[in-house]
Amino acid sequence: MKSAKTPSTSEETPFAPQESLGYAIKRAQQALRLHMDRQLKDFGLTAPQYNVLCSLEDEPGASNARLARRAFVTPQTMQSMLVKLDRLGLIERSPDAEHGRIQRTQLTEKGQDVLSKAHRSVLETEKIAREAASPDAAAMLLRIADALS
Amino acid sequence: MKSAKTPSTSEETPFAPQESLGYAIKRAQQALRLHMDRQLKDFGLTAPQYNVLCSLEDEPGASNARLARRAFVTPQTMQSMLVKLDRLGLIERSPDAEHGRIQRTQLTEKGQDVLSKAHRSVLETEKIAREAASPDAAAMLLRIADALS
DNA sequence: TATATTATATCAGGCCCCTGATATTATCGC
DNA sequence: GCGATAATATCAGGGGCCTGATATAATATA
Repeated sequence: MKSAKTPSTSEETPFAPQESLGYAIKRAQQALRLHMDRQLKDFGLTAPQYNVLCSLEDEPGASNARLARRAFVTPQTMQSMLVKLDRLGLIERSPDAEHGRIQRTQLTEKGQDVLSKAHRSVLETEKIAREAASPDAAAMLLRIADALS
Repeated sequence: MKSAKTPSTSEETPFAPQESLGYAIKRAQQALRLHMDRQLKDFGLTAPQYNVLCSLEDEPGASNARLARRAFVTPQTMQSMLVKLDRLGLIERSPDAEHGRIQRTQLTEKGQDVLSKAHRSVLETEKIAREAASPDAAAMLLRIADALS
């Protein structure tokens, strides 16, 4: 609760975001995204696009809804990303044979190629982050995410 | 670094973002923002807007460039937020008396009022996050941000 | 069978973040 | 004083995230 923090006058700094945990999380995420974007720039990929391609590598033929759940974003968000990746020629989408509504998504040759090259660059970002983090950092962050959900 | 994870075939999961530290950071940040947005919804504020108002409370008369640096975003990003907050009547902007180019920004009465009410709600989010975090979490996250900058 | 519910895909619009570009003003070096 | 540099503000456009709304297909239920 952080009471009585150098109360020079009685009403200063009711809440200082600059010192909060939320602020630190935001800073870390922003630095991570920017670093990852720099690593991926040569491949013409953004960090979220890279993550979608990873999901498709792990689960070929996944639907829009499935990919959205995996990435913890809305189907609408994933939809726009898939349209973009389709236009870039990295994925291809085709209606499911049995279920009339589902659009199956797969990596193209080009998508697989780009992704395999991107993996190495992204590992660099992960390595730097891990060296600055405590061993239980990832688990703790997922605990925070869970508590706030 | 996580070698040999049930290698059914020799080339599976070259890099699994779902298990990475980067993924955990992203998850935590997203959960935090969504929770904060829910807490702020009644006041018609978003989390980034709330943070800008906090900066202005701490530093009345700050310029666009100054606010951008404080929030670690580009001046263009801050510009669009200030335009929005101005239209909402929460801030007011006026040219500096001496420096012809600088636009000084201040909270309006309404802005101060909304902000003071919002503080309490946001503390709830911070409290939940802190209870799920380790004591050195914030410091460690800023270390990660620094390493990736 | 007919209806209601659920799941999927997708359009529209808004906010936040970025890069790139431009115009204006301050300041520094000559 | 004058030109280069830097700082500030701002326009334009794209990406990723959201909510709200709509259409269609699959499934559960009365």
